[in-house]
Amino acid sequence: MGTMKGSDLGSVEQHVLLAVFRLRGKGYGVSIRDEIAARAERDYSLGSIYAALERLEGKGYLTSEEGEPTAERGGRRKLYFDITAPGKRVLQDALNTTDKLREGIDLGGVPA
Amino acid sequence: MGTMKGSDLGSVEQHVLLAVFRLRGKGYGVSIRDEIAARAERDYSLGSIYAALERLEGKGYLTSEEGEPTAERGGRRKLYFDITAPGKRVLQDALNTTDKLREGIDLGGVPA
DNA sequence: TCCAATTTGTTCTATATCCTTGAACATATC
DNA sequence: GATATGTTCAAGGATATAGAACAAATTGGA
Repeated sequence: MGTMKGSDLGSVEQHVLLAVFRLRGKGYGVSIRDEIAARAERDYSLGSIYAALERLEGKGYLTSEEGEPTAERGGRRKLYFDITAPGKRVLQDALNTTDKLREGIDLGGVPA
Repeated sequence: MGTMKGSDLGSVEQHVLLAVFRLRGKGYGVSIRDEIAARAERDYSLGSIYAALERLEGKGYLTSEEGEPTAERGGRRKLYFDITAPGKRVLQDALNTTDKLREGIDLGGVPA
């Protein structure tokens, strides 16, 4: 992107931020993937999720923290993510941009 | 993207589709850029706009048609774009995916 | 006890697509 | 030719993708 405006989010990034926000501290790679799948029927591979998480943390929009091992069977520790104040701001902005462009239009579409 | 699901839109693509829809046949490179800037205060370079238009037309989400020269001063002919039925569908889908993830959440934010 | 099998989760690799700017080019009027 | 308007090109960086590789935790049987 050469020199991006500096405060833009890709569509996966928006979805990941929304899921992290929703999960309020309980979000980690797998649960984020599942949350998006359950709510929006959109299936991302884990590779996509983790890549986005890494970028978002790098930009300061997320923080991460290792969890304790659970007594559930086996498996590696989870890496929990949380959204930061700048993260909320940039997400709000991105959603708002689209909202403004949608204002007052009707795409048609069959009523459910 | 390797093998993408096949029906996904980048964030610029969503904005461009929305602007084209709004302009109802009167949308061309420059007016699309201006529409987005005016409505959403989001400034895209023309290169970004044209690149997205080209991709979207390639996927069958847009059609284009050359306009007649206007008697306005000078300048090249405009290339008018219109959204197709599949374009509307995929746009609807993309917006819907985000909507579902937003459902019921409050990002805070200072009231205007 | 210990270690192989199993489970759960993250990281890495390679590649494709998307996005970006600025310059170049084209075409129309004056 | 000068100027105005609009589109196309070129090159590179950012984002997205799938799947394999790797890591770490629990369980159960020899």
